[in-house]
Amino acid sequence: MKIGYPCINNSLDCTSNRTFRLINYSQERLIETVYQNLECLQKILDFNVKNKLLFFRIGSQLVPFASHEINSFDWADYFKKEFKEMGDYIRKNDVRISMHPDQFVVLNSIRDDVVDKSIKEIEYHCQVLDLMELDQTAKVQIHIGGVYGDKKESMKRFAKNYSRLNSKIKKRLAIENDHVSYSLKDCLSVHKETGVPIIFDNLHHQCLNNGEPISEAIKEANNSWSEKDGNLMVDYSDQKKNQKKGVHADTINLDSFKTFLKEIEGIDCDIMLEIKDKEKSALKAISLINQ
DNA sequence: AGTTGTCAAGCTAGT
DNA sequence: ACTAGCTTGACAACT
Repeated sequence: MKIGYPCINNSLDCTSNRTFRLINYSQERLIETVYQNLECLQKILDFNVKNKLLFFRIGSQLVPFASHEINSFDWADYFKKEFKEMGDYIRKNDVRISMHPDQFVVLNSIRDDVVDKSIKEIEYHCQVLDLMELDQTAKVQIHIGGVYGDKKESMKRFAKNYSRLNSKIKKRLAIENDHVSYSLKDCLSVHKETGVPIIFDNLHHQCLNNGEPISEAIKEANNSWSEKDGNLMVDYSDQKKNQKKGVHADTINLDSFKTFLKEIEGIDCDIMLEIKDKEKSALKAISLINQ
């Protein structure tokens, strides 16, 4: 089991999500920013390896405006060597990587332009992982998308649009249960249709479920992962106390986490801690596991 | 140096 | 009709 955290390390004095305003776009600015982001990503990975945190989500801003129409620069070719070396480091140290395009990526949108832009953005995420020469255990996770007043039809649209993606992209994708629209059960139904593996999010499941206890839910999610996809990925968070449903906690509650680990006993999965204080909680969790 | 409004993109629920 | 929330964080223009 690997433990990780998403995108940001607050113990280091750098970010791998540096960006700039569209209005200030220039090729020079892009190159400079990507260099800085890659440099910081290396520092974060060093920190993680040193602390045995072998799961990490790379932020979507690694290459700002990568899929935007303003960007005609062949960044993939320009940074080929840097990405390859980063990938070598990742593979050498047995680090698991995921990426999570943001909320604007909606593969099942009723608007064609949104679907087109979503596919471009997904392709960018996949390209990063491809340039790093990571196998298909490195995942790009998305949600099923919008409901538009007809969930069944919207799930069908997801499956249809998914089926039209090229196989290289399909191999990278995973879907995650969300907290308002698509439950684990819905994801399972889309999985049945498409074969796409399911990332299990415990907090979303807490907000939206069909009565399955965690122990059962995790088994069902786990069954959606093939050998080639690697271990089941789990997004873990605690509910922030006295806040509305779905708000992430500031720091990990180790008692709750212990209980969770008990409930998923026997399932070999990698856990991403989506908690506000990022690596601090991850360090607490890893020391709990290693003790 | 610190503060604050704004940022490429979408959708849902709550007001 | 409008806003918060979603990984909200980082930029940039202002005090």
